[in-house]
Amino acid sequence: MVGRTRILLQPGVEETLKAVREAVVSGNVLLIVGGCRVEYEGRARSILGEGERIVVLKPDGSVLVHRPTGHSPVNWQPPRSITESRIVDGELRIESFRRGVREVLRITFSSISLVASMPLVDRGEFCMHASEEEMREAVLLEPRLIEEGFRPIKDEKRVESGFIDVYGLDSRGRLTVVELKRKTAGRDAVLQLSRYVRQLKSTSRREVRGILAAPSIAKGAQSLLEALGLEFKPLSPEECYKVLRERGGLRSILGGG
Amino acid sequence: MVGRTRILLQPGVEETLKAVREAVVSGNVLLIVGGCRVEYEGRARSILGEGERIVVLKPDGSVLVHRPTGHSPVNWQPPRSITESRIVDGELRIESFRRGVREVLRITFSSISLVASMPLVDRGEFCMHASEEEMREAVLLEPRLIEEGFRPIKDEKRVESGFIDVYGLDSRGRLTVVELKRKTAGRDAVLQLSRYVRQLKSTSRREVRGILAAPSIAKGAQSLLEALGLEFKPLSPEECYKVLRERGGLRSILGGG
DNA sequence: TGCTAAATCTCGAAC
DNA sequence: GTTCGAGGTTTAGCA
Repeated sequence: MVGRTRILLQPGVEETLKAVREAVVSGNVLLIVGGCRVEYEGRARSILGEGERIVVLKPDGSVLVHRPTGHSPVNWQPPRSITESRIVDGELRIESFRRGVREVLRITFSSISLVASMPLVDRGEFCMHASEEEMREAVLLEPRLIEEGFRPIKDEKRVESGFIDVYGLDSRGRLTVVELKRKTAGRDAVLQLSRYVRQLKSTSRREVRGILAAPSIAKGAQSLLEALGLEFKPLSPEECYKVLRERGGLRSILGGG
Repeated sequence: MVGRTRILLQPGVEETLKAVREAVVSGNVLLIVGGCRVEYEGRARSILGEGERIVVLKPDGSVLVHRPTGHSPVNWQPPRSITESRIVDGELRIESFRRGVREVLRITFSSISLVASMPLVDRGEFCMHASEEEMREAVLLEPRLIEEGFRPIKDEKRVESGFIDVYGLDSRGRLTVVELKRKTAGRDAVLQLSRYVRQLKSTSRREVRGILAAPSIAKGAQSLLEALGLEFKPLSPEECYKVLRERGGLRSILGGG
C-alpha cells in the first residue's frame, strides 16, 4: 500500500481533495500549504482565524497545523486519529477525529498554494543519550558501571554465535561476560547471554559469570535469567552518556568555546 | 523583507543550499523533504540514522524534523535559534544553534526530493476556550461571573463611543457597565470603560458603576482604574468556556452521539 | 532575564 | 485500557 509522489502547485479544490484522500488511503505523508481557518473542540476548544499555514497529515493519523512562527503546532491531532475530507461551500475541509475520545479538529482552506503527497520511508534508528556501542565504551572507561572490581579486557571477543559486548574478570578472578541492551531486555537477550556463557565454559575450566546490563528486564525474562544462573545489572544509556561526557569519551558536535 | 515563493523538485545540493540561505535571509518558511541523518547535542544528545523526513525552518529561527509517524518532532530547535547551512562532502548540512545555551542540531541530507520556500502571512487571531463575544454570552447566561446579584440587560447598549459589552443593574439597583477583555487589560481598556461610564452618567441621574472584567490587569492600568473610581473583576476565557459548555451556550463542532 | 505553574502537554512503561 | 512519571518537555504569566 505505497502511494506515489504528487506535487501540486496552486491546485484547485477538487484536485486537492482527490490528493488528500489518495494520501490517506495509500499511507503517504501529505503536506498542504495554504490559507485556512481552524477549529478545535475536545478537552478544550479553540478557534484560529484566517491565515497561511502548513498542514501535515501523517499516515499514522496524526495531524499538525503549523503557523509560520513557534516551535509547537497551533493545533494538532495525535496518532490513530481518523481523517475525513470534503468540500463545503467551495472550500476544502479536513476534519480529524480522535478514536475513543470526542475530540475534533477542523481545517477549512480558503486557498491552497502547495500540496505534496509523498510515501516517506524512515527506518532510521533513534538513539537518545548513548548507542549500544557507546554504552560499551562507557563500561570500558568506567567498569564500576557493571560492578566494583570488574576488570574488562579491551579486545573484542568473538565466539561462535557472535561478538560478546564486554568480557573480563571480576574481583575474584572469575571470567565475566556482559551483554548490553539500550532498552528493556527480553528473553532473546537472556538466551543470547546464555549462549555466550555456555560457549566460554566449553573452552575454559574457569568459572564463568553472565551479566545482563540493561535499563530494565522484562518480567518473563527475569525468571529465565535466574533459572539459567545469570545476573542482571541495571544500566541505562543515560548513565553511560554521563560517564562518556565527564570522561571525554564522546565524539561531540558541539564546538569548543 | 519578503521573499518569493520557490518550489524545487529533486533539486541539486547547490541549488538547495541557495534556497535555504535565501529563505533564512528573506524570512520565508522553508520546507525540505528528503533523506537525512540528524545529530543533536545540548541538554541531552541524540543520533538519528538515515531516513526520509520533513524538515521545517521557520523565520523565527525554530527548526522541526518530523518523521512520517508521531505527533512530536523527533528533533527540533526552539525559536530564536540561528541557522547555518553549507555543503560537506557533497551533502547539504544544516546546523541550528540555540542562542545563549550550547545546543546544536545538525541535519545532513543524503537526498532531497522537495524544497519549498514560501513567505507565509498569518495574522489570524487564536482564541482558546472562548472569544470575547462568547465571554459576553457566558456573562449573560451566568451573571454571577461578574458578581452576586448582578442582573444584566440583554439588549446591546449603544453609546456615543461604541457598543457596551454588558450592562445591567447590580444588587442595589445601580447601573453597572462591564467591559470584557480576553487578555490582560491595559490602560486603553480602562479608558474605554471610563468613557462608557461617563456617557451613561450624562444621560441618567442614577449612580453608575464600571467593571473591567479580564484575566488580569496591567500594573499601570490598575492605578488608573482606581483613580477613575472603576472596579476590576478577574474573569478568564476558561471560566466562560466552562459555563458555556455546562449551560449549552456553545456552537459546537462536535457531532452528537 | 529567570522562575513558576499549567498544558488539547506527549510518550513510554507498568499495572 | 488506565494510570503514572519523565521530558532536550513547551508555554505563558510575572517578579
